[in-house]
Amino acid sequence: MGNPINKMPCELCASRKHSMLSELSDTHICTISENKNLISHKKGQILYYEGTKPLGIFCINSGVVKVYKTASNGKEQIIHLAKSGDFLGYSALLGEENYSNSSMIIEDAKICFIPKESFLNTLFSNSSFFKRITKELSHEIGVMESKLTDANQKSIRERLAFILLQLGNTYGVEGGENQKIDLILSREEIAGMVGTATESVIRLLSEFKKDELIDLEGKKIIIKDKRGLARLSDFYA
Amino acid sequence: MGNPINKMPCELCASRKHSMLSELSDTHICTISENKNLISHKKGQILYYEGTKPLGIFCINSGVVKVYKTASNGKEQIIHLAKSGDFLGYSALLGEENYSNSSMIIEDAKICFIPKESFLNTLFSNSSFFKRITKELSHEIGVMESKLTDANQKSIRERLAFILLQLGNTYGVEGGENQKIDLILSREEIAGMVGTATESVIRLLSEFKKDELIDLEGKKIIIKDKRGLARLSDFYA
DNA sequence: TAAAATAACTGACAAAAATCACAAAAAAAC
DNA sequence: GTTTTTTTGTGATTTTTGTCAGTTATTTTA
Repeated sequence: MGNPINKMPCELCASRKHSMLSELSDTHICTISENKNLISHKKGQILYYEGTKPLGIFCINSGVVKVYKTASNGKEQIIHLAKSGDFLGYSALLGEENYSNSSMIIEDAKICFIPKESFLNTLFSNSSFFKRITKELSHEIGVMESKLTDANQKSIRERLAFILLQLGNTYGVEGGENQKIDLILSREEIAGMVGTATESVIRLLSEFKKDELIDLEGKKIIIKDKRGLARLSDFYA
Repeated sequence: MGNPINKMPCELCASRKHSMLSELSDTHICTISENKNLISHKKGQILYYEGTKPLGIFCINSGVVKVYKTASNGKEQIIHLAKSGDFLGYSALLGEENYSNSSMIIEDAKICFIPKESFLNTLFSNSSFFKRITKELSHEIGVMESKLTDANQKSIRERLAFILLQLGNTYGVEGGENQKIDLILSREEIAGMVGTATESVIRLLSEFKKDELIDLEGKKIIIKDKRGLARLSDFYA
């Protein structure tokens, strides 16, 4: 999978600030810190497979991970992308179920593994942390409801425009009028996010380029007209 | 909205057995029981609207409720149907957000309203109940991931076949070889579950009937060939 | 119970999106 | 640095699904 690097304590971890660990007291964070294991992962490596038993949770220090399900037609449905500060696998752990999805590194990553016991002990002995996690789970459900509604009610063009905007918000680097999505995704992966065929993504991207909404720089996408994409992404925008 | 009927205690409620309250001790259930309010609702009534602030949770004693979002194209996306023993609105409460969806009675119902304070107090003072709720939230996320994957990767025909099977499992009444879905849904509502146009549902239902997979008895649907529907609902089934 | 309103259904057509086949470009492997 | 493999891109075609327009059936209301 990858190699352990060091034991940089959570207390000093930069990605903690914007993670769910931010509200955890120093006393509690030590329990987690002492038991975690930081591992370096290369692009393409699998973090865990759908259907297997979770043994702990993952906390992303750096890099990007795609979380996906393999559909019955063999295609990959990307549920979401996880980045620095995000946790992975806690819902399977708390639901006492096997993983409902798989996850793969798509940008070289450093990820801490926190064993089940340390995580659950901390959780159950610290009600504000427990509430924080519950809040996150609840929020996630609302997000999924929106995704489901969009998937069922919007066209591929609308969905692609929307996803480009989202990628811009999360991975965008501003440059003058433009915003460069600083993340390498294959056309097939974008198709897996939108839920369409790769060819459709390719065609629509070149249509967006022709309409001066975006620019293509190698594999990276530059957003030139946010407002235009927003208009395209939603009937009433 | 509806009229308070009585104060039948949760301890004696039949729907408690298969609800998340099943694991709650009698001491704790009394706090909830004393503060709840059982209200009778007629078909068509709204329980709560998307975007409004949750003031408590709903526990369904009898009847059926549709939980839905209104998409940007004006169509209604049904997220799920809730029945006896199901809770509604806890994820908005625990996420400290406004309702992410609306809900409407589709079969006359008796529903208890448990005020925010009683629910949260019970939850935070009873860790096994808290764990139970968390488990449910986590499970729900996995369900939503599957729905999203299906929505994006399956055809309308596959999705409709699948939903008929699910409705059969939940609302089915066995009768000889057949299973009657004992729930009145309009074609438009079925379309809202599948995520398609009403006309497409009508056409596919009559196709399924022609293929002897189902029968139509007024508004009710009778499943004649589960295996056939299962084969149709999934590429590898 | 008759009139009005709503829902179910049908056909014709248009639009959206998938599939197939293949060429060009880029990346990876040797 | 050349070969191989993978990814990207394009055109033609088919399939799927949505829309529109209209009829029939069923509920609801007065």
